[in-house]
Amino acid sequence: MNQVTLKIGELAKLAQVSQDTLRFYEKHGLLKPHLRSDAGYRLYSEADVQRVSFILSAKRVGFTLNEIAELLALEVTKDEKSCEDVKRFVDAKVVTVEQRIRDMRRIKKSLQALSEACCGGAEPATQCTILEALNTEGPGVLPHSGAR
Amino acid sequence: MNQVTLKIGELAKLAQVSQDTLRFYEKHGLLKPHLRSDAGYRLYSEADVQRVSFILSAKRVGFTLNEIAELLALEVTKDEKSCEDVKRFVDAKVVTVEQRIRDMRRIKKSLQALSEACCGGAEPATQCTILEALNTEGPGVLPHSGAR
DNA sequence: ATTGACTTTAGACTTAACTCTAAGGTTTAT
DNA sequence: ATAAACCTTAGAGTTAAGTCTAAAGTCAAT
Ligand SMILES: [Zn+2]
Ligand SMILES: [Zn+2]
Ligand SMILES: [Zn+2]
Ligand SMILES: [Zn+2]
Repeated sequence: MNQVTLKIGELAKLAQVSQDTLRFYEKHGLLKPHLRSDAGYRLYSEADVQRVSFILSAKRVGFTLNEIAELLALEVTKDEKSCEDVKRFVDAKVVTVEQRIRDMRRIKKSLQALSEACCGGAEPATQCTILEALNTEGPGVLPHSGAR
Repeated sequence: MNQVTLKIGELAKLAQVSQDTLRFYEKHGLLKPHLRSDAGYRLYSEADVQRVSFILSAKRVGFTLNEIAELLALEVTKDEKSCEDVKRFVDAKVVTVEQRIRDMRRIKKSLQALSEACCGGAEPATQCTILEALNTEGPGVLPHSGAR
């Protein structure tokens, strides 16, 4: 069992975020290095790397840091929460994610419709707009149930 | 052809956003009512409603207002841009969206794994954490190609 | 013709999520 | 043993995306 430990600069480079960002996440309870060196340097483990990966994926798809913290906090508060609480919370998040996947697919379809309608040539793109593509794609969904 | 026109309060209610938000979007070039009443009231058309719908969907899945503005600006700048430009830009966005859909699926799988591993009963949720669910789900993806 | 529910603008304020600066301690390489 | 390249903290500054306030004009109903 080789214990991987990364210093903050190494993790920052690996994860493509700034060192400040990692410290910021720590201050806000999202990511705590599993230990510190004698000199006080942060030392991150493999699990910490996983955690950063999760945070970044979740951020990319529109979760706020607070929402992500709630998800990750399940780990910390698990002894105070019942399985019932956890399951209810998580199932609700699954519904949110499914909604967002639908949003994505709608946008992807719009973009593809636009791309396909466009010849890609050198002339002015007089015909090529997102909204025209949207309009050929059925009615918009307003208000959007489950909106944040 | 009945011209739908909504005043700002009506659109705000329909779209579930504040009037301030709609004015904010206008100030930043994302949404302009197709006309104004004699008294200067904003009057929104059906196309404007579509546009709000698109903005909100795109926002929910993690696009910034600037990115959304770029997409919508295709409409305005279409005469200055070539089909080649438009197609290149849009195809790049499709790639981004596909990446995000993958992120979503990864998160959904994590959440579902957690939900399924959890009995949902009344006892303390000692076993139930996102990261355990993540760990059973293969290696994290770091660094994430195509990250913003 | 006045009340109440709308709308307008400009500008100040807030929150989230960084990002930077300063002043210093540590590690590694020459 | 000294420089370069790391790391630490605290705290200030920035950007995006709203949100709120004030002062005033408009519209519908009594
Ligand atoms: Zn074209
Ligand atoms: Zn063309
Ligand atoms: Zn459980
Ligand atoms: Zn249980």
